[in-house]
Amino acid sequence: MARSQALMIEIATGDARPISKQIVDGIRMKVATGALALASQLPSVRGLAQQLGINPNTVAKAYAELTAEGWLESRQGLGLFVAPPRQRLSRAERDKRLDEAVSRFVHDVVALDLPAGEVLARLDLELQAFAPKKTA
Amino acid sequence: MARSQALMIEIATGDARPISKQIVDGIRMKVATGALALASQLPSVRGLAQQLGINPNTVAKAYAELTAEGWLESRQGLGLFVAPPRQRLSRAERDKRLDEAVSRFVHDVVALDLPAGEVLARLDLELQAFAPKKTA
Amino acid sequence: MARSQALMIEIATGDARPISKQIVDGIRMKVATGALALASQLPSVRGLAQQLGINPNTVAKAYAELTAEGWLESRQGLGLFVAPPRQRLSRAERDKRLDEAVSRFVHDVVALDLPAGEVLARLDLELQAFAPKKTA
Amino acid sequence: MARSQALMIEIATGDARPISKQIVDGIRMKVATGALALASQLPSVRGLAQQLGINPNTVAKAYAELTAEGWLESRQGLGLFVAPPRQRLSRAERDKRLDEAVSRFVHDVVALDLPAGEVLARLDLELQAFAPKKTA
DNA sequence: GTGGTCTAGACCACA
DNA sequence: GTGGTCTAGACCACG
Repeated sequence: MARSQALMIEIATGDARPISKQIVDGIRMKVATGALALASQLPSVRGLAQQLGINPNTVAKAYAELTAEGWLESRQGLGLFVAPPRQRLSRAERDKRLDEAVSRFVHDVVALDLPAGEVLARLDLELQAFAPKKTA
Repeated sequence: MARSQALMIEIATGDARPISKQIVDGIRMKVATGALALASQLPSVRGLAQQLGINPNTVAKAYAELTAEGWLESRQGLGLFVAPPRQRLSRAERDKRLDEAVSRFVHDVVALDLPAGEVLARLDLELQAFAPKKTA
Repeated sequence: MARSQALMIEIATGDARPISKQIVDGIRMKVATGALALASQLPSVRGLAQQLGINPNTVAKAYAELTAEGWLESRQGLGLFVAPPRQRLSRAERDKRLDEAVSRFVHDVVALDLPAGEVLARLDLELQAFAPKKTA
Repeated sequence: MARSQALMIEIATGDARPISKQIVDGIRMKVATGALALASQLPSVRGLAQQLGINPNTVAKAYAELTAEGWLESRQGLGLFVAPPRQRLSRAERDKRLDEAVSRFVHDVVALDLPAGEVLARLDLELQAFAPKKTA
């Protein structure tokens, strides 16, 4: 359980997100859904960079962000591991980020002139797909 | 007719969005909700720039984007006006953009570890605020 | 891969079109006809600006327009690339733009008092030059 | 035949063309198709400006352009009249303008990705509508 | 007066 | 290195 073999993360060249964000999102999702078990080890910076064919600096930056957010923790000389779940952000900080995400989403979507019902249904579907951790 | 006096748009320095995008979002929302009536004139590039304390080129860029998106139309030597609504984008393109917005939102929000119900309720509230256009 | 070496685009000082539009038209035509292959990289903003002897902002503006129109897509920190083809505009919007182009062309050309047959033959010739994309 | 009463020209506010070009196009079309007979008098600058609700300078500019192109001629102290048909432009000048119009049209229309046949059919239709003068 | 274009030079995030 | 944004100031066409 401690050694992760490949960490199936994929970099989509057609994706609008910067590569580092794709890594952050991918790993965070795996941790949140339990696909990456608690205390399992992550691939080394150089290893993941080579596997994905990208610059090691980009991987390092992603790891640093995940560590700062509390999803990962480093153990001296051993590497990076999935951190135990805890309240990573204050309520105020989470509200602020939620506000930003909601505001951005609404602004992006209002330009499309789609019925609100359709948008909500679409979102509901996607959000449900990432809840399993709580029930497991 | 329908001279807009001040166009209450505010630039938030703490906002992560670039200034020009804040203007685009603000005006697009006003047009979409009907707060800016069809055929009403917008403040001049130089006027709005002065009012907001920013460079006229920044306002011009925002206006150009809104014109390209079909929300505004320019009349040479006269100014910019709210254009009649039309469905500019194909269904496929709107679906693509909705997918991107949803994906981004989910990725941003899953990091907050909030209950899906709360997130959906929050979004529902915001989206409903932009329905009045249809009935007006 | 598919690094474009020089991108033979030329700026005609005697051309009535603004410089940025000349660039947009030139690149769009190359993409539409397949002269610029899918996923090939474009010259850098600074590089093309130097090559053409113009300001980098002018190139950036042209690139931004092509990106907004869906011909190009940017990958952060890497550069701009030819995007996969898609049908961005609704049928209604394309009809509207065709109407405008036709109307403008007729108004411009009627002033020349040329036989309609000659004009149509000339246009037919030019339009056929842009069919190869489909077969390639 | 000499006194023109109203000169049914309409300024469309939603038209992308500058007002002066709308006037030039409108009058030129009427002369080319014979709707405005040879030697008939045009409304005065002030009269037409008042009728259209626009700036007299705009009308004067349009009249000046039509006179320079040879469609109208002024008779000292009497006013402007439709000039007798003659070769208003050299062959080289006409070829140059035709090239520009064709180039612009092709560039505008290639962005729409419409079948060449449809575009040509559309153009043929519009061009035929303005040939009657020759046959009359 | 209006918007549109271009130049020049600065600063930022990302790789 | 890459593109993206902003400022500053100039010039143009149109009304």
